[in-house]
Amino acid sequence: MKDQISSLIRRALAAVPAGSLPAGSADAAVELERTRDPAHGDFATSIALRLAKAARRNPRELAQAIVAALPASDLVAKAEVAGAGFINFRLAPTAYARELERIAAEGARYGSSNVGKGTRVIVEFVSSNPTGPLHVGHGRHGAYGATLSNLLAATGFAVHREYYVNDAGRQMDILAASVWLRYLELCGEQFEFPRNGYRGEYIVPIARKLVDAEQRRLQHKAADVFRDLPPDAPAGDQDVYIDAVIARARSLLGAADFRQVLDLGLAEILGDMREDLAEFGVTFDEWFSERSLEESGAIDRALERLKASGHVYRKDGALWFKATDYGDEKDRVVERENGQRTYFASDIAYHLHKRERGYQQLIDVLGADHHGYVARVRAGLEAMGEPGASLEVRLIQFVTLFRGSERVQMSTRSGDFVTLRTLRAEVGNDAARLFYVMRGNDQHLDFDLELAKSRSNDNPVYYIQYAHARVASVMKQLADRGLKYQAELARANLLRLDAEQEITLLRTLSRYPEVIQLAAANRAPHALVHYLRELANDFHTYYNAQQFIVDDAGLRNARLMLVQGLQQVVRNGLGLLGVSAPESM
RNA sequence: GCGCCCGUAGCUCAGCUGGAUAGAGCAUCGGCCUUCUAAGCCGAGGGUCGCAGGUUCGAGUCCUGCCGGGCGCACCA
Repeated sequence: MKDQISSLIRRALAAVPAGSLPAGSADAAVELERTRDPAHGDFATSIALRLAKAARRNPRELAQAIVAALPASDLVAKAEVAGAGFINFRLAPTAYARELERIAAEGARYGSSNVGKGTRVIVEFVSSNPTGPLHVGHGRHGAYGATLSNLLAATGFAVHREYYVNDAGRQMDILAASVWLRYLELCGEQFEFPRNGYRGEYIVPIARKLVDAEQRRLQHKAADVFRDLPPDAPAGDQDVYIDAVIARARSLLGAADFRQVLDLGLAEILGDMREDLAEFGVTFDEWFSERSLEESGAIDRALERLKASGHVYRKDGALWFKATDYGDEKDRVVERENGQRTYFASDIAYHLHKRERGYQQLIDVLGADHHGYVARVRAGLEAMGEPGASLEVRLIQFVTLFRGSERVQMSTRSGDFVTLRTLRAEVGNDAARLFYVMRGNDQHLDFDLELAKSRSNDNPVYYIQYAHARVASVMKQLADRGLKYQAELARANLLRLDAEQEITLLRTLSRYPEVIQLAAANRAPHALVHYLRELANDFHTYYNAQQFIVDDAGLRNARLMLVQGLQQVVRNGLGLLGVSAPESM
């Protein structure tokens, strides 16, 4: 609808007498906006104001010339100059009728578009270390990433959803050691558990599986395990200590068995996260292994490309990437003195690999505490000859849980943090999905558990879902009265939908495709939530003001077509958000 | 100290990439169920858009400087 008006303006610009407009202005993007005030019609453009200066003409006069050159269209009832030089468009009733028919015809596809033109985009999100269960912060990442991906797919992008699994490095070794130590405890060994190990309860069931699979085969005496180790904190350094524990575990178990323990822990935790996210409606096309980067030689390739670019040097025995050449604040080590690659090395190799897989656009959804990464990863991409602009990072601010006005304490230190699972169990998937994306991603989120659970009008989840269920109820009521919805009769009577509430609802409904495009382009799922709330409000107002099932068959069917159109749009919108659309509540 | 994000109604937040008189929800106050679900609707009050400059036809939105809050500045992941 908006596109059609825009093209009318473009044609008018082209038709305005030559010489009176600056060259190329007909090609300029026409900024067409929905009006805030209904008195200004449905759409408005400030194009005349923008072009006035270059054209050296009075804005109102220029606007008048553009209006005069507008081609005829049955969509527009009136186009007039207003204010300083705005052009306001009032839609013809048939424009809305046509949109309603479109909703009925397109159904679940209504709102989709092809503005992405099949551009290949990879969205990486959550990517939490596989060392423990997901907590409430990851939930926000999951909901945001999934919804953003849905929006991009709905607007014609070829989306690949990916989870980057950090299955290499020291944290994995700590996990393996932690599982093994819990296993030893189950075998009856007694000792002080390392401060820096993974102390969470979730390790114990994994250790139990190890017992089931191996019985006592991997058991060693606690005295042998801890003999001659440096002191743990607080007397010593907990990092030095845990590294010593890992080294001891490796030497006692041997490389193969240590790896087996590690892989068991990894598989269990990954399986748990995958299940947790799937239940939450968050799925991935690929779980990409960091380990595979090393194994496939991708890191070597990345380092070679860096070296070839000449932005690499050696200092203090380590290999440095000269990130400052690309605007980063300091240079970064890619290969340590001891020959090991840094996390940064695999990170840029990973992003290069994404480009090698053919993705034009790389979207990373990261925690706000990762903002330091952005400059250096982009620098790495550029040094390797890839466009820095292909990387786009969306930072997600933190979540604070509240129970009413009471703040819920979360701590990852002792492992007693609030998991995504417990949150979902308490408030339900629908409320969680919607609450997580209700705010802009760069806004701190106060998540009120009480509000999310409440079955009241304060709760936007129920408010929106209720609109959907209410329509289902109306249709059921219709059947109970022995009546049927007649589409032909409805279409013939659409122009009778001229009550104030009907016009408002039609107007809001017709905005849906624009909302989807805007939300996708701005990476702003919350715009969809706000829209659906407004749409539900328009419907509830209509419901209270008018009777749908009236004796006049023509009017009745037209109204039923309208409310079913609303139901369809609510269902489509909730679908993108990963929230269910119940038939009854 | 440097960098990124945030500051809009009592509270939680929108504000369509610079447009017309700054909007919602909650809370407060006042109304609406013999009628398709009251998990709903209608109405009222509530603002120095953190502060100070600047850019221009026009600034909550862009620039600069302050103030306040959050986060980050490893040969950790």
